Amino acid sequence: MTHHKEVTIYDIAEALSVSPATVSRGLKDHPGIRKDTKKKILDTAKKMGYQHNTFASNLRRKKTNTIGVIVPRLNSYFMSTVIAGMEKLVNENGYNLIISQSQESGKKEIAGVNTMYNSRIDGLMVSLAYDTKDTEHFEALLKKNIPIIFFDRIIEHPGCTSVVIDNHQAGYDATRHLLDQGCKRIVHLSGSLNRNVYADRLAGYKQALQEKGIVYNPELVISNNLSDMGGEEAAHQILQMHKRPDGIFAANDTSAVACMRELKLAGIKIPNDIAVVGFNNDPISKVIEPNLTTVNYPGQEMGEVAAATLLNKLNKSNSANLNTIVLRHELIIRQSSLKK
Amino acid sequence: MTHHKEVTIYDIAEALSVSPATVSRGLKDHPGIRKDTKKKILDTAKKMGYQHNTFASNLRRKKTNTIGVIVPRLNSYFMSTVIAGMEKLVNENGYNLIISQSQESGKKEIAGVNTMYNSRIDGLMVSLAYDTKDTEHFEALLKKNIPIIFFDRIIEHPGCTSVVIDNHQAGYDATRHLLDQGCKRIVHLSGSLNRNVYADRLAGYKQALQEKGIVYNPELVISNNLSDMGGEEAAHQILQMHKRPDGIFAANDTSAVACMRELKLAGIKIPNDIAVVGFNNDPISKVIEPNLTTVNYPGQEMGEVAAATLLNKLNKSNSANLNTIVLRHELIIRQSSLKK
DNA sequence: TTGAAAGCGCTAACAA
DNA sequence: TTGTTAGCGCTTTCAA
Repeated sequence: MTHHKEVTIYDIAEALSVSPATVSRGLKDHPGIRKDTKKKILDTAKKMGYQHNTFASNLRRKKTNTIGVIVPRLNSYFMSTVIAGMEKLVNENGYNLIISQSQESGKKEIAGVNTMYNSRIDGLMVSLAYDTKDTEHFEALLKKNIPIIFFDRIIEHPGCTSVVIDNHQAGYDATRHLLDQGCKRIVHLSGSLNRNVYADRLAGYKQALQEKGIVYNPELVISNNLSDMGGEEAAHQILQMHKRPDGIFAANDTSAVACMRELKLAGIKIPNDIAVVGFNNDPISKVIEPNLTTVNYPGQEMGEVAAATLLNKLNKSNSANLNTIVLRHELIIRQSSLKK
Repeated sequence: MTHHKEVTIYDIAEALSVSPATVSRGLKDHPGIRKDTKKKILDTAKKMGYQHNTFASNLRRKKTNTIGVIVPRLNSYFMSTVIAGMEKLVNENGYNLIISQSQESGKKEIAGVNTMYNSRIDGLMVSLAYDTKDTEHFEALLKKNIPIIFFDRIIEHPGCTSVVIDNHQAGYDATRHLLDQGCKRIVHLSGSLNRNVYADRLAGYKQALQEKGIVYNPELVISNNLSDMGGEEAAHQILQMHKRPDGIFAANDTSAVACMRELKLAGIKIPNDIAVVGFNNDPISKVIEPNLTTVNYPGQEMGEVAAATLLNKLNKSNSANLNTIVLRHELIIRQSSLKK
């Protein structure tokens, strides 16, 4: 039950009759230390059960080897794969990840940023909450030259790199596909238009319509939180429209699937009555019947790219100041949108 | 671009002509410090842009306020909700979470534990990898009195608390339900029997059979990694059995759903030809058709309970030495198992 | 190639 | 209620 006293470099130094400085150097890859001294030090360290004290080191070096991540929610397939990708890269490079959820609330996001600021993270990766309005809460970090990478739900900021897919193009692709299937009246199920991802997809939707000479009708755009509930509510709204739509482009798969479920319960045939396209390529899209046409969103890759970019900035402050990195997306066509 | 010099408590002390100790106390809720002094200190701290230095504090107090979590994978609905629950509680109590994935590999689990050990976590929560054999890699932590909580996939260890559901009972409930529906030949789709969760569910399955006087047939137990692929493979094996089963109890929803999909493609009618019960109450269970009967697994609650237990141990070393905490599960009956 | 020494910023025992 | 003081364990500059 007693706390054993920790072994320090002083203990090793004493045991070997060398100075602590030498031990400190020996423990690292310091140039200019004799090979045998180094070996001796490493051996004794292991024998004595020495454990490097990160805090003392951090305090001294003013560096923490910790990277923060703030995301709206952890519990989506997409986000899990993003985090998995980040964790992999970051750990390979000797960093730790600390993760915080904003729960889609701007306030919690600010609190999370502050906590991370206080725990002196070396860098930060963020996907913004539903209602975040500005970047003020990031300024303190930036003022200290702590690099920030935005991913997925980004905001323009000079000096920050963003990692995204081309949401405009993806929105266009999805809508265009529905139009090509003969849809004339397409509902778009969207999220907060404060967020680039949703605003851009909407813009793509509009462009596709315009190219086909279809007038944009704002009443066909339903904005909500894109949850299960959101999808169900959208279905109810759709069922009550006096002129029934013949296509739906939803900005995520969760809401698309929930919406389809409700529509099917109401006797709507998918895709023939209404064709549906989702977004994210969530595993759920392969379970719903008919299988959901969707946009593949490379989560793992996005996490890896964001982390790699951050690590790069951390290692060489002179790194190219990339503004935006765009990953490839892909429309995956399944039965939910294929009218015969 | 220049690194501003950090504001320290000394700067504040100087500005106010008090001692650093007083400032340190004023910044906290130290009893026995005058209200106005405290206010003065807080005000000046804010004005000067003071930022608490966690490392100096950690170094001094020998405490990190960081809790580690090691899980097999982050990207399942269940695990996301667990982590969400942990994160909530832990943050509310001023701790940070660092997360690492073992990717189901015992080796990576060991590496993760070591990293966490080196970063001097105050406590650890673990759900074991697929092939972890023993607890040796945890001993170093335990020797230092760093508390460990096992959750979900646990291993017996004196001095560690475990948080689980009653997997035996849940396995029994699921199987019993199938039997009550008239099933006579029930396949059990299971994971690694090294892991309690799967071994216990299997035991429950056996008990239910026995009570009905059905002889246990090991050929009806299919063990694999319970992934999408695993479920599909299981379906193929089932289709090739010379005597077709009339029920399936799968140890997770992912594999149950994948299996159902394949069976349906082969023309099997669910539930009438084969009734299916899954495990976890993953959202996917409400999407597959027919909707999947499953066991509700309280992920968020499990995360919160594990975190609460850990925090409790951290706060008072004299805390009751609970060995196991069992959460309530619940069989959710849907169409996939209801024979007419 | 190694050592001496100072200090990173904070906390807490003890003293006043 | 506040101050003095001595480190926590490590890194690094400068000197040898």
